[in-house]
Amino acid sequence: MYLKTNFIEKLRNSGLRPTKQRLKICDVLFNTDKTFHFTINDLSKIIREKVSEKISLATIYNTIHAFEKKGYLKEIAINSSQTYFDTNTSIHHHFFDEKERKLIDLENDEVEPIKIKKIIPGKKIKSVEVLVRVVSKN
Amino acid sequence: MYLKTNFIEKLRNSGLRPTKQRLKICDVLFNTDKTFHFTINDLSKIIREKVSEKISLATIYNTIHAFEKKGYLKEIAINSSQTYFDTNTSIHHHFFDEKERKLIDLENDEVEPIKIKKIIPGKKIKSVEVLVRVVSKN
DNA sequence: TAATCACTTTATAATTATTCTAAACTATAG
DNA sequence: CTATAGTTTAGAATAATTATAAAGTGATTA
Ligand SMILES: [Mn+2]
Ligand SMILES: [Mn+2]
Ligand SMILES: [Zn+2]
Ligand SMILES: [Zn+2]
Repeated sequence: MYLKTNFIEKLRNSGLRPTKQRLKICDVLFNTDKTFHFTINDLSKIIREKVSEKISLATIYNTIHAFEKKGYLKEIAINSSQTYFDTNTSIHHHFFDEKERKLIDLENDEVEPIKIKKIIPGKKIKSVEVLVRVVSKN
Repeated sequence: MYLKTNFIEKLRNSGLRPTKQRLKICDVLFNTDKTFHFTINDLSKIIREKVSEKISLATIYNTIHAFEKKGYLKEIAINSSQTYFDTNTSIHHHFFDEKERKLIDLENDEVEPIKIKKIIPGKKIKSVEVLVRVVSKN
């Protein structure tokens, strides 16, 4: 559990002004012990339901991208019509449930180390991500 | 090297009528010894340059989706504004060059077998794909 | 061969996620 | 408090993709 004052400091320390809107979004995203995955659409729905004052869609986009740039959120690579974000910023992998269109974390220690035998001259690896698509049994 | 007649048969055997447009797209996609990755935008550019008669964008989309459904193309999961397709339909992985926005194949035997230690109750694995993001060295 | 019909192509409109714009607002340094 | 840079906002713009519906074509049948 974080406190509002913590978010204010966190934002200030990142060079982001702690506005009403950003604090509210912090509350929705980070004031929980569980990390989670969301789309902008999910988030605006949560905000619409939970928050008294409306936050404009442009602000939601701006804020999420600001938080991503500061490393408080990760963008997850799923080819889908919508971009997914993750409040879990550790190096980890994902299951993607094709039916539910939901991501499920697959922690780094739940996958044997991935050994890549090919190299690309002049390039270095920035990240290695596994995406496991799952469907209902039978 | 395929011949046009091969494509005609291939399409007929798939229940797709061998139209002028589909044969031309087959020629662009499959009449080569190397497989490759493309976006719809790439493909329409190639067609615009190489093909005498214009093929409408709607037909390009229709055809690519028809080919994908028949298993002649794979859709590649990159979070990007555009969908990537692959004429290499084998089980394999990818490098993604962030600067060039280009995919590079990483064949299955170039990655040590991936062992996933977590299971999702009631779900079975459909595919396991590794995406290695690369950037320029130094 | 000719008629028929389901399949296909096409121009164009619609949809939708995301980004842009520019004016109003606000946090904060001085 | 004042000035200023940063932020929010409604609404417009952009762009990939999908839908529509009319015209065209391939294949089947008589
Ligand atoms: Mn982003
Ligand atoms: Mn598709
Ligand atoms: Zn995650
Ligand atoms: Zn490939």
